Amino acid sequence: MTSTPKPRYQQLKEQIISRISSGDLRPLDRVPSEHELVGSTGVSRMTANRALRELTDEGYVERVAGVGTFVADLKAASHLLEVRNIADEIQMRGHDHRATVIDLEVRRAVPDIADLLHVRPGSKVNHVFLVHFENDIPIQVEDRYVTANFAKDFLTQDFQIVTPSAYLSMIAPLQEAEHVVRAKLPGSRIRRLLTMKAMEPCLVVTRRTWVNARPVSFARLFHPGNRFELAGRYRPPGMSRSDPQGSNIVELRNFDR
Amino acid sequence: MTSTPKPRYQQLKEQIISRISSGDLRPLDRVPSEHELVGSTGVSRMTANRALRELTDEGYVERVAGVGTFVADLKAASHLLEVRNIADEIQMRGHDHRATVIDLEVRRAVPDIADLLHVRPGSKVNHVFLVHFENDIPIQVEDRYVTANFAKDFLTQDFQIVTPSAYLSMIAPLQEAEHVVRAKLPGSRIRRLLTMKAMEPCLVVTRRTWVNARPVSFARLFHPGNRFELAGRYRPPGMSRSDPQGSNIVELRNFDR
DNA sequence: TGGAATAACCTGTATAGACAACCTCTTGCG
DNA sequence: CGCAAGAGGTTGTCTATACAGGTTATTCCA
Repeated sequence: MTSTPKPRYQQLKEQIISRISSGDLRPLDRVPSEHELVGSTGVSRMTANRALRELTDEGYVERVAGVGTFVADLKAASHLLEVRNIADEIQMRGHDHRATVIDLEVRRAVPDIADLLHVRPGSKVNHVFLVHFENDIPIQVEDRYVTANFAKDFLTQDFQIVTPSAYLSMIAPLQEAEHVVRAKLPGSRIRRLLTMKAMEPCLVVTRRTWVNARPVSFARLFHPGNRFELAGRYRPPGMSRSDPQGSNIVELRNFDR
Repeated sequence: MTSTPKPRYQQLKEQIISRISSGDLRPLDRVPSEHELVGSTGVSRMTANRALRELTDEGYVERVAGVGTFVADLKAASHLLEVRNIADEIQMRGHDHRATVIDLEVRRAVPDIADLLHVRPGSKVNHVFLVHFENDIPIQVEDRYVTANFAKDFLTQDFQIVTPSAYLSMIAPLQEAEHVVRAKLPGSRIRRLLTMKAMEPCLVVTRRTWVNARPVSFARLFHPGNRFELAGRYRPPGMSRSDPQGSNIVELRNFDR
């Protein structure tokens, strides 16, 4: 009962997107050229061009004139609303990142967590609890749950080296994300781990990520409120031709002092 | 010394964008049709189509097959990273919004404010200080500065009815925005205005908005941390053809309790 | 051997023409 | 008068073709 069939450029786009999210095409892999798409699918080159151009605008692929089209690097796809990986943020500031894993184990999901991850209460989920340091100063406590069937080798990872966020991005591209930011007084354990003074509030970021329309991870990130802020810029697209929408970033930054 | 001239579809886009931001074309106004653009600028219809289509993707215009192209309503353009107008948020929840203006006057800009608004220290700026209520419960304290030359009739506005944010959107479409979110213990004045308990943290949103590449307004928005959260969703574009990027919203919401 | 010309691809842009679907207003028929 | 048919304008898509400009590898000449 499809009234009108989807346009061909759209079919082409979805076909390529599905090859990317299935892992058939991996980051930096070559995507069929316009000419190859003309040959393999029978569309005209303008139609293939439109499909690839829109995929470029949407951040799925990158194109280089004279060279070809390539699946975008995941780093570039960790975009827009995605709060960046804390280790990357710190390195970008030229500082040292270090992490201490306090807990790494399989747990039975309590009802709240089970609900958030769409699993049955009491089923097994991976859990990691760690502290991130910037130049040896604690700046983030990460309390994360990951569905068991998504990350089978979770417990053998060394999260002191590769952050959980980076690890998750490696095994599959994250496709959806939800964030909630709150201001909250920390409990005594969090406060001690972040070496905060009494009565100092935390900026708490709760993040849930999806792969293939299923939630795979839920994390609570605690930051000392006197040193951290969440900053976002927005510039409308279309004015400059370069910088398609790249400057709309939300970053968690350390304002020191 | 322009090496290669800008592509014609891009020139067309910028020409239309400038007509929108100059106020020549107002929201819901009709934009020249593809055929008219062919006649007036000499490009082919495909080129005009590309310009208008990209302006649609970027939220500047809306197109209806068989009818025409129209400048997008500001509400739709208040987008993505833009935290929505608090009055709209409250109405969307089906609650009553009310505001009490505590201060409305011209001030001399102290150095910090002058720097943020790119004006000389000591020059005149408009200032408004008010409390927003949701069903008679105070939920936001707004402390806002607006450059004097941007809003000349600022002091005669009734901000109990039209919020400062809505007023600013009316006299000119905002073109750039910057947000910073912090967790902070409120001072005693803010705490009393929001009827918060002692030692309850605030979620503080600092927002700066630009028109024509100049900052025109700077606002500090205080929310009780025990009732408010900032929520964001992200879904990648390109999968469904509808919902181009409309579901990537950041909203300030009341989680009650 | 070194280096320049060349061929073979690739993307980026632009055009002209075509057909379909949609909307609105007018026209004309019953 | 009411309603159906039609005309004309508008967006949406698709094709075939063309030229410009960038990149890479090969070929060929000095």
